[in-house]
Amino acid sequence: MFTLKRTHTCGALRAADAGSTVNLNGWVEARRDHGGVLFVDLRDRYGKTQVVFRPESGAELLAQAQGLRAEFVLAVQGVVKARPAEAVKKGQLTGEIELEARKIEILNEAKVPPFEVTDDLNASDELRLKYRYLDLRRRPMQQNMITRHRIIAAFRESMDRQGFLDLDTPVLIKNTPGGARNFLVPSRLQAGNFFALAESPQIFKQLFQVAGIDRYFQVCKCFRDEDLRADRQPEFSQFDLEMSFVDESDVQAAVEDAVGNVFKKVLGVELKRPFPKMSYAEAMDKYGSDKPDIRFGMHLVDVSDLAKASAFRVFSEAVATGGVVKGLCVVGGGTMSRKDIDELTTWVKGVGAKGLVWLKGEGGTLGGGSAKNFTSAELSALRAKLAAKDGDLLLFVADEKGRCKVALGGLRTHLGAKLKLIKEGSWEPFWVEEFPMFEAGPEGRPQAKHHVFTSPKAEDLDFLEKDPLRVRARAYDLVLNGVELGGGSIRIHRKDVQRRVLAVIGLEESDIRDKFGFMLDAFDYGAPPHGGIALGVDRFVMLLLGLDTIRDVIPYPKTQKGQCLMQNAPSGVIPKQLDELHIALKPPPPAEEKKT
RNA sequence: GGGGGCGUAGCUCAAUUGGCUAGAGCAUCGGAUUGUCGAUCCGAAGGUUGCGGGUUCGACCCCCGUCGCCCUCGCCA
Repeated sequence: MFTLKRTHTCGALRAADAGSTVNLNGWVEARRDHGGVLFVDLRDRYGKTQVVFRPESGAELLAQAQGLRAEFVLAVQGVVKARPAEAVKKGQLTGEIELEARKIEILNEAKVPPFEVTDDLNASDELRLKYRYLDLRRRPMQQNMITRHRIIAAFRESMDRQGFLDLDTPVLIKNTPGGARNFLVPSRLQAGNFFALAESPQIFKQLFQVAGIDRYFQVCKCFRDEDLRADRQPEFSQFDLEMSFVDESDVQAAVEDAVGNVFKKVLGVELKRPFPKMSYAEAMDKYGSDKPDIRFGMHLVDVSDLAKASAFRVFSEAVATGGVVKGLCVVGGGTMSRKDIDELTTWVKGVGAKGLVWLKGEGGTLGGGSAKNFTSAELSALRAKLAAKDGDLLLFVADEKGRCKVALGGLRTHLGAKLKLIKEGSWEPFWVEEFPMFEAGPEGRPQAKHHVFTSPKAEDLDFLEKDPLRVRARAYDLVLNGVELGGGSIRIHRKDVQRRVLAVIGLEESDIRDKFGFMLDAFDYGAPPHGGIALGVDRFVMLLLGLDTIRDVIPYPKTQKGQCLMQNAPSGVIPKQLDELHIALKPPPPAEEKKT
């Protein structure tokens, strides 16, 4: 029976409502039984209201109330009363009133939940994911979902105002090589053939441009069958957009408007526009990262020149074998103990570096750690180069270029957090530009760093075949607080250039025909110059909420092994289903149906 | 595929160097309680220490394997 439909939500009632008879619906958050009088906190998405049961309202009602338990679903009819002055609960919107119950309906009982549905996190990830609907019932998670909605709404609002059309694109698409591993979907009607789940709407949004849909956007799901991280899920959401007759500045301006609108509407923050720009080379040199957190300094300094001539073989050999030596100066880090530094060493070894060389600023020069391996002239030079003062700590990594970047760049981020160097509440979005078009692949063959439709810079076109690694791309990443929010580029719109790029990465003519033929055909029919970008919705929400994992902003996320603990997916299928698809499982490891 | 962390009551955690009946808080159940809001007070129940094997007089603790969750390198155009 459900007759007491709510007239108000549990966050709506105020002192001005005193005297009126209302109905509330919600979940029992807590029951406090004082023998005579009994209190129940009733919760819904909008708030929490205290319901009071009094003996004067009848023994039957009080007995009913005594039977209530946490998470029962309840409908209450009662009279709104101003609380006695000493019982007013400050800091709660409904704290000045309470609902004096006259009648209740227990809409549903609830088992004792596997964890308490409270604001404080009191359960493991595993349990939260298994009972996600209970986790989502917690107020902080509801706030996350509400913020997620508001961010998406503000983005859409800006896009609509700027004349972008919200159009969807297929999820079931052709399997194409390169980039992220695709999830495959077998086709029953075309037995033996497979769809791929779209890793992005890339090709379709470009073809929209050929079609004359000169401003497209979408909030879409993307699928990538790669290993997970705190900020990576196998299915995730993107703000995706593409525009025609534009260059980099037009796309960036459109994005800045949308991102600016989100900050304004959701946080009340006005971002300074246009966003600053940084070259990829500078990001790598100064920060050891293509998505640096620029809220604190501690820049990386290359000391390879000094290291090369040093008698300290850790340094000189690294350079001799083609590597680099870089260092950073931790201001005031001289107070760190040997144990602290050992922990840092363990940390860099964990990301593949051989070790950490450290020195401390003292007595106008450098001492401690590896000081005995250097001449006093070298120590002075290092001190000067890193602008170190007494009381500072210098850390160096000597290694192959890539590993040095990962280790020292990572160490910088690690220290930034550990030493609390980051200004909280500051938002400094900026663009990273001038990415290399290609990077060296496994066998030295170039592969696209962004994607194969990215336009090379016009002035670098001549190097496409001669020296591909030198070619810079018309690509740009939006970086905020050390997180890559998204990336995009101006695309190739001419077939001849597209063909050359595909050839550089080693696609045979027949492959090109098979994989991208329709794309090249489309370019024969009048493709306008165009470009676009995609931003990670989940990362965006995570950042604005100050969280460090996107799992808390995705309603139903997967575990690090890509499973849904609630559904227990993926799971095996029955032979008939495989038969229809003409699929046979290879013998040894058949998919096992997990116990539920 | 590699490195690391964690796994003990329903939940969150503790348990000295390998040594007594594996404890606490919360939750649960029973009782008391007329102004609480993390109510309080009294009492009770609750355990194959993830699982399997090994070492040992003796294992929550050590070793090997395995499963699960998390962080990370590779990977993710």
